[in-house]
Amino acid sequence: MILPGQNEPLECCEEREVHTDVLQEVRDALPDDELLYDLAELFKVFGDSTRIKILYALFEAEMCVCDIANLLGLTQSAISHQLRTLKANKLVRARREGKTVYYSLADQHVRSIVGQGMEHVME
Amino acid sequence: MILPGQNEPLECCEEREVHTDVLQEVRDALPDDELLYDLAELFKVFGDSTRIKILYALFEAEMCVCDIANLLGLTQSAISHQLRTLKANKLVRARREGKTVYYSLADQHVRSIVGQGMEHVME
DNA sequence: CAAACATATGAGCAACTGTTCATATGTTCA
DNA sequence: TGAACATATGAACAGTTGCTCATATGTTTG
Repeated sequence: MILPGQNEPLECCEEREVHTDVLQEVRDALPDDELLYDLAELFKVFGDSTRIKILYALFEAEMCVCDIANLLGLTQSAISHQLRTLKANKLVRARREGKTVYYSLADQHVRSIVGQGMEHVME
Repeated sequence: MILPGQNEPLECCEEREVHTDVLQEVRDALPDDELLYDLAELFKVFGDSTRIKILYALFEAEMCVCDIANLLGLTQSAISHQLRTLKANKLVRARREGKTVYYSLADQHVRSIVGQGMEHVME
């Protein structure tokens, strides 16, 4: 039986013995569907220019909802909705101080993910 | 005039002198709108589970359209459309060999971006 | 407590997205 | 050249998303 190495081209679409075997190998290497789904969900959060702008703003300083709204020229409501999404995905955390709520980056992961993306875009 | 340091909370929503100044600072630090838009567009590409699965498959081996379709249980057409998107964003490149077209990762950037995301998801 | 303020939330709508279906393009081989 | 195959593309439709508007929640202060 022919067993191509890991990095050789797979045999293509007509039905053959080899074909399904190698497909199975790749299938086995794939992470669970659920995990891949979650990963896509995470990137979806970065995939909106308003949210990206919010994150970049928070790279500079902790900010409250109203200031961010001011900064980006959007409604307080719009920003609050987006912050909710960011918070739900643990990219941002909130700290209440009296009436105002200050948002900041949840961790440095966010910076590095965005940074990697930016490198790719700026090439 | 009061000038808070870079990492102090900004003054909030009522109109004050300080307020607009600090907002302006953050505004100046933000990359151009166009660049942020492109960055969001890039992440949008990662933000779909089909495309993520395709990329993960290509982590293992160069593959043709039909095999990927087989692997993921989707139409050849669906996969071709998604590969188009991936290619347009330079995440993937194509190599024709007779009738079949083999797709592979465009560069290692892709791996590291996806990897960073995966780390965040798996926490 | 009531008024003022900052934020959060829900409904609704316009715009966008991923898939399928039908079909076109490109390649090989008899 | 024509048939068979692999891929690409366009149209259309269902599902999703981000914004706005109206309003609710939570906090401070008179």
